[in-house]
Amino acid sequence: MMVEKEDLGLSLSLNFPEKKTSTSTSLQLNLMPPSSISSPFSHPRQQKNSRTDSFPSSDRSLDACRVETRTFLKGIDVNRLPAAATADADAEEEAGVSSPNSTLSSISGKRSEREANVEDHDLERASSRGISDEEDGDNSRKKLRLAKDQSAVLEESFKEHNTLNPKQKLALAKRLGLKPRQVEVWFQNRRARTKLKQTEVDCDYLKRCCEGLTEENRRLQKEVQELRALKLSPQFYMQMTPPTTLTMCPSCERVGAPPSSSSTNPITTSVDARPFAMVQAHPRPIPFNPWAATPIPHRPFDALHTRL
DNA sequence: CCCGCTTATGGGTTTACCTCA
DNA sequence: GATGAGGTAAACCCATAAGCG
Repeated sequence: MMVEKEDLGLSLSLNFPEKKTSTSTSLQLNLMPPSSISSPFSHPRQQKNSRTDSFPSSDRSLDACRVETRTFLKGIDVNRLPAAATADADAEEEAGVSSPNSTLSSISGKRSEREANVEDHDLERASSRGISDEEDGDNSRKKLRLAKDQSAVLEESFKEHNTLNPKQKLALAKRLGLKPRQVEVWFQNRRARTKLKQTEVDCDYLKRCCEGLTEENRRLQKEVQELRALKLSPQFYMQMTPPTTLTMCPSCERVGAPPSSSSTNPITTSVDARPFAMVQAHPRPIPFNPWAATPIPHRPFDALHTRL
């Protein structure tokens, strides 16, 4: 299964996240590869004010991280880990910007940065809300197609950081001859596209999970049926070697003793032990596991994880 | 004409900061 | 001076409109 995951381009960890995120405890899967847990990307909003912050643990960062960890979409490495290069780039770009840490106090630092940005923002808003030089009051929404090289540059920039601070935005806009607002919009749409594609991939993967689990469930139910039938003929049962697939209980994760041992029958580790009156003399009783009796596996993803 | 992709817009939400009681 | 409430601005996401090939 791990191979398939790799093929999918997902290194999905199906462990239940230990983070306190309320949403992650329900159906939420931890679809992030281990490497992305320490993704240098922080949530955009947090980047806004402190791009050099250590990684936030906010719930919302999950989305961002998920989006950012996808390096396989359409062969576009949109989320290449910026690593040192990006950090350097950031540092370089931030050098000229008032940094929260470089000013007298954190408050004044943020404020000064913000005020500096306000000018940019006013400028960009004024210049990008349809009041372009070319349009001259014409309210018609001109749709322009970005040139290939423009798209390429934006794409490159997106690889490094999928959000832009105002300085970066301005610089990029200047470099490409676009309005800052256009750059901003492009990044927004780009993030949306990435997210959409990721959703599709996630969906595909979950579908496969579901199919696998359905199959697994069917197989196990069949086994249970067979075992229950065997229960009715004990003498028959005594001569039989236990099914190898039932040597481990996915719930308690105990592995049964090897089949050679006559006193410890692994069947009881995963199948409802109640029907097996004859094995009640088990030297080490194993807790009753309701999992096997339910149509839906108790820990589907763990089971899948160990199996596939 | 329809379709899919891209660009653009507007509304809602979140966050940080400011002012004031 | 500290604190909480309310206001504001900025950035984001999302849904959707519209242009274009």
